[in-house]
Amino acid sequence: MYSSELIKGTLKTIILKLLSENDKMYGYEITQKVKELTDGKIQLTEGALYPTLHALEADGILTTKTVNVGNRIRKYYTITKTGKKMAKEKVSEFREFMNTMVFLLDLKLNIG
Amino acid sequence: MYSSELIKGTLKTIILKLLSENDKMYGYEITQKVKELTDGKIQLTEGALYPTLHALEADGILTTKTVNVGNRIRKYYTITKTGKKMAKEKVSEFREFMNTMVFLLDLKLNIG
DNA sequence: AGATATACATATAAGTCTTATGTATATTTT
DNA sequence: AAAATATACATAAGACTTATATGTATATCT
Repeated sequence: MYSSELIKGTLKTIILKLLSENDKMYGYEITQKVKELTDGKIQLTEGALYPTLHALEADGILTTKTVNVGNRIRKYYTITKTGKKMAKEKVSEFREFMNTMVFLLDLKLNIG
Repeated sequence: MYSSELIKGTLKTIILKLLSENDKMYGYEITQKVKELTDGKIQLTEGALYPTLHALEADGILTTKTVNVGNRIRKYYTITKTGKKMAKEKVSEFREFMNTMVFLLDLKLNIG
């Protein structure tokens, strides 16, 4: 698990990227997917996730659809057209930021 | 200039890395060096820089030496042995974090 | 003379995230 | 059968970090 200060600021980018690649996802699913894809190194907390999802919905970046699964509620989030554009911008900005940091910190990454 | 939320959490890492490579630096010098090295894409604000430098000093990560240059004060910061160790850890953690994010966001970076 | 650069610093507010708490059902383990 | 864990939503209070604004003062450039 990475220190929280490192992950700060990447939450929106991660959410938007995931929802760009999946038609619809619900909150809990997002936390599990991120945990799985990062081998548990990034674990989103509910206290951070839900307010962010709500804010993105309020801004028209995401839309929701509530479904009953058994007796439980599940709230699916889908990214809008505007949201997809935003996702691309966010990911792109992060890529440039990393290039800058790689240079600044003189890093050698294990990627091709 | 990158959005502030992106840069959040990298301030300490940047400061420690710079001071690991330079015997001594003063606050203003750090802001200028970062601005220069990143082509103005990362500009440290004083409101963030000085409190952080003071905190690092209080924690024994940095030591200071105040010098008079003409009629002006200049406060040099030097990294301690403990600080150098911390710098290595921070940079290393950031490297691993970036590898994780590259995978998670499916990025292609422009580095060899 | 005025603007910009150098050089320190702090205070208030804004923003984001953590921790803790709450509700409720489903499944697995003991 | 009871207890623990997983699923699934959500919010509130506090902590932490950073931005913005402000303050002081000298040096240099136009």
